[in-house]
Amino acid sequence: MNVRTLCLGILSFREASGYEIKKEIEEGQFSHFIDASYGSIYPALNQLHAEALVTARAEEQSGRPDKKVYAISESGRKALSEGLAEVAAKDKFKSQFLFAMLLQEYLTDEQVGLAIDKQLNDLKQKLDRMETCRLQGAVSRGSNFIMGYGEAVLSAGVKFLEQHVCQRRSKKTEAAE
Amino acid sequence: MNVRTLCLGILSFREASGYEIKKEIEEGQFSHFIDASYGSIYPALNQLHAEALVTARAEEQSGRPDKKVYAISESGRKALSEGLAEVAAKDKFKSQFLFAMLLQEYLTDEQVGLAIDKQLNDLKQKLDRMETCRLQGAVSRGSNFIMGYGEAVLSAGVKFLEQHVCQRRSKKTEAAE
DNA sequence: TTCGGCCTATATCGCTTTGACATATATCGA
DNA sequence: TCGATATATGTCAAAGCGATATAGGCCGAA
Repeated sequence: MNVRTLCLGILSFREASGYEIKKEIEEGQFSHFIDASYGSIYPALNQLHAEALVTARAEEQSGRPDKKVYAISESGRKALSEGLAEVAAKDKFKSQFLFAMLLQEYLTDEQVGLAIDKQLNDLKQKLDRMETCRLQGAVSRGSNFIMGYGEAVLSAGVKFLEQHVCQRRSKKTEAAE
Repeated sequence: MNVRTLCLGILSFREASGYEIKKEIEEGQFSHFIDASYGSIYPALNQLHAEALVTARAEEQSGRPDKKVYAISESGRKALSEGLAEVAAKDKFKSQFLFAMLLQEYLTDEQVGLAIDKQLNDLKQKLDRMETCRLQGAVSRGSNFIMGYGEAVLSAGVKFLEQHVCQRRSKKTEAAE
């Protein structure tokens, strides 16, 4: 799946500018399982517009540059539908944290502790963001599903790390005695 | 973290060729949380060699092209250590599956069912691979940690999906009555 | 009151990485 | 014997990332 399809997916919910699409990817529903940068979003929108899969409308704003609001077209919905029907690629997961943990012999005990704390924080932040999304409406069948899945997976990570932190603490106390 | 550091990390366990590094990334311990293609591995190894962070040795083989076996050098270990000490970037997770689930209104019930089945299969495959890794030795402190983490997270995903499949089935039965 | 920092908003650009392809040989089952 | 799979290295176009540029508004602190 490419950024073009991603944009179509977001625009299928509501019309939006490139900036708003980026926000949706960073903070909204899509933030839980997708990433994309301005460097790919703006070119994608231009391309989609050229292919007439979206319509564009310039919204004048006092001072600021014009806001280009994009909306999905009928052919855009068709393209999205086709994109979704394809067999999905496997999930991709990249974790520098786990890489560092596997090679923890190169780190001090303190560094390992800090890394785990940071990871715990990151996971909890993601859970919070999900909770926020849930409270701010958006309760379609699909959003319920992805929230449930995300919560299950993230909570499992938090639980594992918290148990581990406890173990480390008690070991440290033992060593001190 | 870039592919160069990744290669150093793998070579810190044992010397290996580019091909073997790719296998480690696909099937070995590193497969659980990292991805990289030949297109980035081979150039990375050349670069590392030019910087003397790894040493290279050509192993002749009948028929096949020479195998270039790389080993990490002292300065390589230092570079790895420095790379690991940096504050890690947040985990990146991309899921076409969840994207499709959020937009499931564009799909038929059957397509949704198939997508969930495929996801369940993918998760179970990953769990299997982890089990295989565990059985094939490699029981350092780090590998125990990442296996535990991975198992916790993947199992949570499997559990959620299996519950969901049950719900879907009973709903279908209801509808049929 | 003005200065720094942050928000809105679009866009480009160098660099990294992907994913597909090219090349070559061995091995193994149908 | 033919196709598939495995070993092995590598290239290349295209996609995408991350940083940076530009520019005005808004808001709180010095």
